Amino acid sequence: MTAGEASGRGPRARMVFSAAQLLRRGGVGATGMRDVVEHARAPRGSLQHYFPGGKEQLVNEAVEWAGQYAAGRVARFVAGLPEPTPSGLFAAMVRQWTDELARAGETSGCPVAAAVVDRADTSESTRTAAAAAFATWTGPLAGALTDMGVPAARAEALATVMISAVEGALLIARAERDVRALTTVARELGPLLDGAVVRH
Amino acid sequence: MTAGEASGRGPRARMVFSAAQLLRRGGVGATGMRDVVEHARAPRGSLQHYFPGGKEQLVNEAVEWAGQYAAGRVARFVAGLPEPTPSGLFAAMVRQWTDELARAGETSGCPVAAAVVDRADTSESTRTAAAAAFATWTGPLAGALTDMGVPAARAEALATVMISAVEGALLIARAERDVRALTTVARELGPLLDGAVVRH
DNA sequence: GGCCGTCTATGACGGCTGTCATAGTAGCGG
DNA sequence: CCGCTACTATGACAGCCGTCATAGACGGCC
Repeated sequence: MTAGEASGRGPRARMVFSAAQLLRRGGVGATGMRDVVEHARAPRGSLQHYFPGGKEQLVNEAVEWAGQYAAGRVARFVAGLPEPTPSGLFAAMVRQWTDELARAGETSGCPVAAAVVDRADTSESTRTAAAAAFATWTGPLAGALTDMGVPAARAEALATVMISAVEGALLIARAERDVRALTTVARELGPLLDGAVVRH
Repeated sequence: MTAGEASGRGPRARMVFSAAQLLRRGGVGATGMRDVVEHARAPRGSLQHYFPGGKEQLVNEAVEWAGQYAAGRVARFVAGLPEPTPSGLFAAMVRQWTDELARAGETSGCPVAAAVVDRADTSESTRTAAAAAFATWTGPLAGALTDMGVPAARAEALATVMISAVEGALLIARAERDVRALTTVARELGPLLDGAVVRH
């Protein structure tokens, strides 16, 4: 989700990407349409052309993009694991945030969380988009767990636990400007996750 | 955190309470000063009198209030438990949210989370206030765990896990407008929490 | 009565917001 | 050259925001 992913794509995709990026910082309220255009280095006139639904549509697509991004990372994390264990996968998910937090001043959060906090009660479509984003994230995550030997019945529940813990710990970590909460949940939840694996 | 807690106190306290209430709905951006005044049924002129620091001060105090409120609930939850176990305490914390979600349309979130999402990168004082709120919540929670037999070394870590899980699951629950994520983390984390108790 | 500190009332100001109306350009098939 | 579509440019608009300036009310205390 760092810079560099924006180049090469068209203006439309860049705007969605930039919107997601800015949502992570100050939420929906602090993310102006003009800011998105400038961040994406896109023409302002393209806004009403590509997003006739206005800010709501842009936010929704940014949330959708974030969900797909998170889902895609799951497979990459599994591939990068020396041996595929649930605790290892969870640690990798957490490490993505601790690494970003370790880089100077970077304390951005999750765009989906921002959308929920700012718009869940206001925009039904945004609320739905956020729910869909969580679902597209949970799917591959639960799939990875079952591949590691977690019974299908528990895999989805544990995937929800993993996402909840990461999102919540990220909130605390941003407030404290410290990775403590993130590393804590990774350490404490590891045994629980690995304990769900059934040997065969 | 429901209605009724506002009456009897002075206008100043009512405004802080109302600010926290409104923060839960739409975050900082959607919470206007005029909205707070109206919700608190307080005179508008009192704003610049009681909160010369402006909106930032009001938000910070609302966050601080929320932290103290959450801390106070911990003791009440423990007192209401038939037998004091970590899983029982966690279930009680979760139930507060599921109950509220079950009531029609109520999908408000946590004011501290809202402050973090919207202001963590903007206002240093608000970020600090949020970190303090989490700390005043974690303290009594860890204390309750040690009283139940959890070693002091792990109690604080598990308290962080509990808060992270609740905050994250609440995010998902608001998006889905369903208690699923909340009940899931309560069920899955119960054994882990109780397993930390050492018999004597 | 005169003074003062505490609190309230109200209108105004500049700035920013999302959105829209309108016009313009580029490229391409005919 | 025309016409059409896709895209861009730009200025304006109404509305809301947080903040401030100014003035008034109320009550106690010398």
